[in-house]
Amino acid sequence: MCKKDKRGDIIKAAIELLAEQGFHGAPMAMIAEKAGVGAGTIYRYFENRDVLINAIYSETHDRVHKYLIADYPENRPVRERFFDIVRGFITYYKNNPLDFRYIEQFHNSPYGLVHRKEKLLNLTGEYDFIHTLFQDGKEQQVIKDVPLAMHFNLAFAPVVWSLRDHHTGFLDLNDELADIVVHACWDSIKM
Amino acid sequence: MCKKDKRGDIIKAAIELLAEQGFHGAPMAMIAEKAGVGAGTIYRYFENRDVLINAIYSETHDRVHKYLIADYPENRPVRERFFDIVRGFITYYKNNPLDFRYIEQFHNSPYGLVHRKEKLLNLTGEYDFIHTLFQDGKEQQVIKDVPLAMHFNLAFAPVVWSLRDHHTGFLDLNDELADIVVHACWDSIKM
DNA sequence: TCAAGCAGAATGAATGTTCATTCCTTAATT
DNA sequence: AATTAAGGAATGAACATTCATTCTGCTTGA
Repeated sequence: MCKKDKRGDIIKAAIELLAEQGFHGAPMAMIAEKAGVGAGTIYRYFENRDVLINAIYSETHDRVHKYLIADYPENRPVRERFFDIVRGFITYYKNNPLDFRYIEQFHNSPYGLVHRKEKLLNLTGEYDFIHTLFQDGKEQQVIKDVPLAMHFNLAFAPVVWSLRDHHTGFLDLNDELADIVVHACWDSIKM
Repeated sequence: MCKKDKRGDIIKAAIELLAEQGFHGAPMAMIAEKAGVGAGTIYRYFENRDVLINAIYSETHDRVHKYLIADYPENRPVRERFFDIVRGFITYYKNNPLDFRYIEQFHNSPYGLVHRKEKLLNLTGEYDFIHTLFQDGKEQQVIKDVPLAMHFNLAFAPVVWSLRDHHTGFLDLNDELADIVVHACWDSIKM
């Protein structure tokens, strides 16, 4: 009867609107309406718009991270780990269009720049399994000796673009095609 | 003495501000000020903000196109043409940061979606040398038999991401590294 | 009865666009 | 040559709108 989780309602409404309309196409009033909540109520749970947007990013990012880390073959060879991660990445984002579009919006906005910097330089100091993967690969000389950022680009750029095309309907990223991308990406970073 | 080319001044100011501040960080008043022009004057040359933004895109796009088409080895093998285009792409955008950032902004905005659709489906019907290149490659079985969009992604996504990192300072895309990217991209589309 | 939660109207800042007015160049007239 | 008139270009203050945020008073549950 009595709705308890207003914060959750707000997040859910916000992610849908922000993912679909873009960060500048979803005013607070619209989010409030979709959440079935007064405009002022949002501010009881989030200090301001920026905080809301960053909170959604955090939650979304955590979901992907949890998904990828589950059953991650941490002690297997680099190649196998690479395929596991990229395949998982594709699977998750094919099944969660909203998450994908939200993260894309975020990364292509001023918010994203700061975040990318922290990530690449690994400023947070937290254990990053992708970071580690590329490091291991370089040490074992199974992947090219290029900067980390370049590995990210070679490995993930085509995947992200393909997912974008998949969700906008320009491309049907079926299993067969997905496998082609993953292999192509591996071929482009391997020794 | 006598400034003649107000339209040019406006475009120049606009591209600088829009590329650097993003589409939402450069109000018309700011563009007008930077152009040394009254706010209303902009509307003598461009019907509204959208028209201005699209006009800049067109002009920018034309510049790249002209650069790439010059000395394009149209009748050479697919591989050679591919290297010519991608190398040219990198060279041009390394030397023209504003153009690069503007185009990126544009493609990651609602304006970009429409444009991408037209481009991929080749709705305009105009001769597109990249389109043709991939077509030829497929027919001659020197590159994989995958949808056109996928070729775009495999070939250009890592390049574009690397250029972005280069311009934000995350990566030094020197000649050596550029060559690695180009080769990696070719490896990922070739048979 | 009271306190906390809440809705939605009110507010004020930001910004795209308009338009009445001014300025400038050129052509016509004396 | 000097003066005037006309037409278009330019201006920037004013306007209308949008939108994040705040405020006020109502509701609800204890």
